[in-house]
Amino acid sequence: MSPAAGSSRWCPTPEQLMILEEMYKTGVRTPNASQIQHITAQLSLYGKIECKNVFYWFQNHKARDRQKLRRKLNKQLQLQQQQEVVHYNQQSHHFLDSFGSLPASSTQQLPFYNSAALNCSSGGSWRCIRTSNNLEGA
Amino acid sequence: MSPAAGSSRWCPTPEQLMILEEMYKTGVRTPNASQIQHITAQLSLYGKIECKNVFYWFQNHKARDRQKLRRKLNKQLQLQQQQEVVHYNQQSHHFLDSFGSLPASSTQQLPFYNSAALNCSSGGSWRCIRTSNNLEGA
DNA sequence: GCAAATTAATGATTTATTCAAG
DNA sequence: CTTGAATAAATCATTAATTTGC
Repeated sequence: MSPAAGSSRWCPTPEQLMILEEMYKTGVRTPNASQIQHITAQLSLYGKIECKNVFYWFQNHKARDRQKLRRKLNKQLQLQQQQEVVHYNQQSHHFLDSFGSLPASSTQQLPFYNSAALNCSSGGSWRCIRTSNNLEGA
Repeated sequence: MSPAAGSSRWCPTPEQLMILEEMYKTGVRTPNASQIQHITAQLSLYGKIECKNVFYWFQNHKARDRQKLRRKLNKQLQLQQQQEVVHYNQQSHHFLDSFGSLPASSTQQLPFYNSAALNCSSGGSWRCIRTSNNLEGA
């Protein structure tokens, strides 16, 4: 659409986006009509917006959230399987076991992420080919 | 730690920092294990570094970025709330209150909602009263 | 100018939350 | 309802900036 005549579809301002995400994070998923009206009123202080935009935003966000998670889970399952094959010639099985080599804080349980990745050092013999940070394969 | 024995924590070289920020600027946020390995390999050309350093750097950078934005937004919200007029005459008050009355998500949601709500425009005379989502207490 | 003292940044850990599978 | 996996939020801890008194 012609630039001077306003866009054909709603484009959230950063403030609007943050507020929406904040609401989403605190548990709002499918606001009812009344809630949508309140939210729209609040967001309208930061830019042009209509109730249907709010309604659709929550619909889409919820859906895409789930989608993203599903894909991520699949990816990581595949990755983990690959890596297990790659450097499994020694040590215990299950990559989560190899945690003993992180900074020895006595009461430490596995805190974060894939320890196989965290424990890789720059001196090590990494041989990763093909980066192509093309996530979202599946 | 003893002076000759190396520092207790990673300190990024200017080159490493530049590369990391460049990646962040182009959209890298939570690299997976494989990506972290690639990045670490690349950065190790400029100084000692481990995968966990890369992992932490993105975690922290992303979090503090959000934090900064959130603080800015809160200032604006507080300003807005000072000027806000309490409306109070009809229907539910805090939009979060009416959670109890949300349509049970068990089955199908109303697919296209209340047309009155969808058609409401931001030009209307809606007024929100304080939601007091204490975002980021400052 | 220069360190000791103080404050700001930021690396590293811990804790809480989230989603979905069982 | 419980639990596994991932990660965002909150927090701790150390290094860098800076302020300060000499």
